[in-house]
Amino acid sequence: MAEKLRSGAMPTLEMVAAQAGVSRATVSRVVNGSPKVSPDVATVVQAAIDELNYVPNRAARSLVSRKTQAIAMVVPESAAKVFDDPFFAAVVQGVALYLEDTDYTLNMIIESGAASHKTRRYLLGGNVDGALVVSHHTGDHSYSELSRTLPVVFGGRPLSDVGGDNYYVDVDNFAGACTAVEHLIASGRTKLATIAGPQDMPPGVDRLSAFHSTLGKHGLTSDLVEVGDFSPPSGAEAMRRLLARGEPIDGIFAANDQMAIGAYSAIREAGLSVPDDIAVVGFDDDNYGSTATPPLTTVRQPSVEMGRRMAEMIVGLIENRPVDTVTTLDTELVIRDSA
Amino acid sequence: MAEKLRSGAMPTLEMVAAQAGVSRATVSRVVNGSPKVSPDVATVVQAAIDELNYVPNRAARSLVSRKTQAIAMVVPESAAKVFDDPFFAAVVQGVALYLEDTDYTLNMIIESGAASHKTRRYLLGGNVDGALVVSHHTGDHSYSELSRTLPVVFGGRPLSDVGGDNYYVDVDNFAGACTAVEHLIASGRTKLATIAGPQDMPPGVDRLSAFHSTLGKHGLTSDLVEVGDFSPPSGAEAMRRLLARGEPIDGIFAANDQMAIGAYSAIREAGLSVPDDIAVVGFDDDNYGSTATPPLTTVRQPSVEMGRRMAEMIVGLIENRPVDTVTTLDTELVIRDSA
DNA sequence: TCACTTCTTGAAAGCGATATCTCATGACGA
DNA sequence: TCGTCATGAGATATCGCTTTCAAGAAGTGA
Repeated sequence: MAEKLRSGAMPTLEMVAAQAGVSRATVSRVVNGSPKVSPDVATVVQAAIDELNYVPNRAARSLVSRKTQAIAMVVPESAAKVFDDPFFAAVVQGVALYLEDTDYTLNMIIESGAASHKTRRYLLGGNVDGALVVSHHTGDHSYSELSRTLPVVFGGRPLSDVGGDNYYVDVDNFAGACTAVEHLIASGRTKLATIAGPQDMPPGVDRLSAFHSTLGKHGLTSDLVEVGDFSPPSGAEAMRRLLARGEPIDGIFAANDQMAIGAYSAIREAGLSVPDDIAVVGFDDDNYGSTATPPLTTVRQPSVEMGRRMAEMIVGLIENRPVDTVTTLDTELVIRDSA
Repeated sequence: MAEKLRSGAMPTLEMVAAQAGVSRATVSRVVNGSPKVSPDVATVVQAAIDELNYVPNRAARSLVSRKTQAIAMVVPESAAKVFDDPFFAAVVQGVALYLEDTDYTLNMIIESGAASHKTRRYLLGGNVDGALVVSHHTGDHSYSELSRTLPVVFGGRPLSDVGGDNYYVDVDNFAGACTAVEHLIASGRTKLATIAGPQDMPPGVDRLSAFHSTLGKHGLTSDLVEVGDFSPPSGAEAMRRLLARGEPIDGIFAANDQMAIGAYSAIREAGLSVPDDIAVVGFDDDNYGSTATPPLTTVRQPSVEMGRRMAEMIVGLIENRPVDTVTTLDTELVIRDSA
């Protein structure tokens, strides 16, 4: 009943046309800002639209235009579960903020299992005009193939970017890691070690190679490398292993903040202090680092900006505008008290 | 061109009907699981559907059924900006997880300014079947009125829940805060103070009154109350003011983790230690608290569950099932090292 | 065997927009 | 004054699907 009232209250093109004394077609033209409508008629129609508080019906429009004006954001459940990672939320925010100024709508879909059948059907079923796939630290891109059928933009470089035909936005992990290590060196640390990320994920690989590369640039070298899985506990363990090697260490570059925080505790366990004995630099600049004691010096990833760019990219793709295949964002060294 | 191929490749009811040698109507019935279709025909149709990989067109369906199968999640931009608050992300996760098992889609919309015209139009324009409004710590519910036109479920009790006609899911702030204070008292602390949240927000109010109430229950009393705005810096300042009063304090109940962390630094500044000199208990259990040193004892809010319940509620409302007006979730005391 | 439910299935009418096509209308050059 | 054109506006065909409505098939009791 209330149902009926609601829909009954919803004005249609037809009603506006009647109000304004013109045909549906004309109203449609006004609504879509067609140039071929005389100013005076347009005014009358606009008045009718305002008066009736008319809002075009999206479904009807989609049906004929074959555009849904919707963009899907696919988040692997794993990422969602480890929601402690603020990265994801920031990306969503960026996407949403960009889309706010467009006519697109953001459809969030949490993916259970790799590219489940249901999700694929949804994406391929013409429910959205394009898809955004975020998978932060992972290189999983089981959606690559979808891009042949639907515009897809990835957040983070696909690990196996075969053919280079994937559109994606990524941060410059290598350069960012370099500035981190440079900072450590510039502040006089020479006995550096690193807690690297998984070597099957692009960020893990790039940040580690940047560590070696930067060291080399300064005539230094180090085999003090331990790998973690980006979680705080793994950082702590890696740090313990590093310390257990018995070699002197005065600076640590952790591949992300969470592991850096883990390292903090291992360092304290060993009776050492940050940054007096060991300087620590992280990567990401999430709130794990900013609220730690001492506040962590880290490399900031422009997560919100990343979301914004992804949105910009997908919209460009959908609207057939020329779009760069890859966008790389710069990072920024945030100097706090740990190094 | 690719465009054309895509749509051309998209099978329609018509095509399935042809394949199966039946009418569109019959296929539609099968798709919608109508009971009035003979089993054998249903089988044939289903086979055709599978073969053609048919997926019903949502727009067309919406057009006639006047249902969008979409639910909007409205997030005030302020909340999004302070994305350091993991609460929001967790709620979204809960919502998405629940909706995953339904036919509904989640439309995220970030609200700039209070209930902008654009958002209202969107919500009222028949783009969604219902809306979810989250505003964590704020009591802002400029969307209350919408609920007369569209099913709306709030996350967090509206501050002015006039008429009690708003549907919402909330955590039991009062009870949660009570357990926090009880814990402080049980561990022998008697000179308690609290860093309260804004008194124009339900959680702020409830948590403070729980503080007084619990104290009273134990024959205690305290006028050591300072208000913060839920941010870490405000917590630090409140703590300084508390300390500046010169009265002895051996236990602090902070209305949220972020302020508790702020308090940590003020306590250290004063040369005191947590928990030896002053025990600290927070509220929320976000990662500010869990990664702090020492790890914060706090009251966990079931954020993901909250999202799940909100989703469940809105779907119930949309489908006209009986739904409780309010759902209150229990909190859980997480004891770590700060108290 | 006939009249009459009970099932199945097909035909057709929209849902609310967009877009193509057609038709006036008035301007303008010859 | 007449034909040629732009041009603005109306008619109308879809878009893909749901849903009466009606009709044919099948089953039932008399």
